[in-house]
Amino acid sequence: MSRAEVPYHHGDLRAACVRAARELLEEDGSASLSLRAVARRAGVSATAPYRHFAVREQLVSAVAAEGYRELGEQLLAANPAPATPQDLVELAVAYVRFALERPALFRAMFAEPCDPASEERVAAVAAISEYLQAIVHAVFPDADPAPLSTAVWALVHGLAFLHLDGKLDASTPEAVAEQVRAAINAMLAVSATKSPAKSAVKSPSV
Amino acid sequence: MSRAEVPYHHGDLRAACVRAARELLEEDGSASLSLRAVARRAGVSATAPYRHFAVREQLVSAVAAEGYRELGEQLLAANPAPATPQDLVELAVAYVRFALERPALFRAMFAEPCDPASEERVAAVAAISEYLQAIVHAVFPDADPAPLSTAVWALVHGLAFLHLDGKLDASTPEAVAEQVRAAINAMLAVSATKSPAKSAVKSPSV
DNA sequence: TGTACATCAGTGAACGCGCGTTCACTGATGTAC
DNA sequence: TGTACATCAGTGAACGCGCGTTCACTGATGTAC
Repeated sequence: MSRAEVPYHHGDLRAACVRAARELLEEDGSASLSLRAVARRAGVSATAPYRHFAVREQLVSAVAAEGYRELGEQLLAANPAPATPQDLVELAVAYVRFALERPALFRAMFAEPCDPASEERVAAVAAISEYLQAIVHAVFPDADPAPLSTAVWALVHGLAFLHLDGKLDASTPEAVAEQVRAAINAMLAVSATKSPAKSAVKSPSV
Repeated sequence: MSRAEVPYHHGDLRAACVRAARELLEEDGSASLSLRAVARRAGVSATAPYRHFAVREQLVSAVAAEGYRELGEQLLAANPAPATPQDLVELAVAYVRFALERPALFRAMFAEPCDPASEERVAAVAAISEYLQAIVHAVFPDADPAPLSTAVWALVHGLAFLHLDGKLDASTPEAVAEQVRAAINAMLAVSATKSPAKSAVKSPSV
């Protein structure tokens, strides 16, 4: 392909579609994937992707799978051998940062309907989920790893989405990181003061 | 309006639109709101809603605001005066149940782009957020309420979304409730065993 | 090495769809006198 | 109480859009002989 003219056969259109989809998601944080836009971006006719994805959701699944893998890499890069609660806090910061830096990808990974039969996606989710469990086990070796890692994932994931969805101040990355640290530390400190008390709670109605 | 013929003037089309929108969301858990579908459902021409909502997002905001209010009511009904960590756990179960019973409404409340200027919506979010803070303060009076209630909200919210998005087993309401209880209890138990240890963590790559 | 042919990965026109939104309109309502 | 008129909340036709998907096709590639 050295002559760089547009060849009739693309070579690896599947990968090119996934790449194009990721680029689109990164450029427009609120975009939702469309096969046509992806084809356009990949420089190919609107129907060409159908050779590689029978249905829109398969593309979404492939993109999501790549997102999970990348999230795993980012966590690994942030700390390859987390051992203390503070290491965990910093991994949480990395997780939330990932979400806020690639909001549309993150939403595609979690909120988009995707092909439940996509082995690639299922495997990627399983991998990230096992990785989180291993981390939690390394940091809290005496706890039951399954429910605790569910809780840790939920906590971090919730922080990510509440920031993403504008329920918490996400004006600067530093503000976000500080809030994540403060929240998790507050959670970790809680059992120490586990003394319930009775006091009135005001009704939520406006 | 006793003659029950379709009158030219609807009476309260605004409220009817919001109601129609909620019904649509409840019937199709994966639906995203469209003004046209709402108008159809309300038995009114496609453009009638424009008398009451200048733009699609205003409808979404109105629906979201109602959702927040209703979520608050559900929590209040589940336990009007939570005082112990176990009360908190049951409120978490109620929160997650709310999300799973009305997935589309819950997504509209959090994930949909909505009118940031909607006073109604902003007020409803503030109310629920203050209510959560009051609960957390009642249960953990010695903790700093702001970061802790952020953490609690995130934990519960994360559990809701991970179930909603198929990352945790949501096959039955009981399974969900059990997982929520187990996760939160594991989190609450953690500080007791806060002894970090070093051990290898396997890489997440598949 | 050369040719015939099957296979594969593209193209481009076309389909039907639902959407948000605009526009000029019309029917109902309420108010001033 | 009756009439004139402004205001308001609807209608319905129309716009342009992007979408997913189908179809019959064509150009390039690889393989068998």
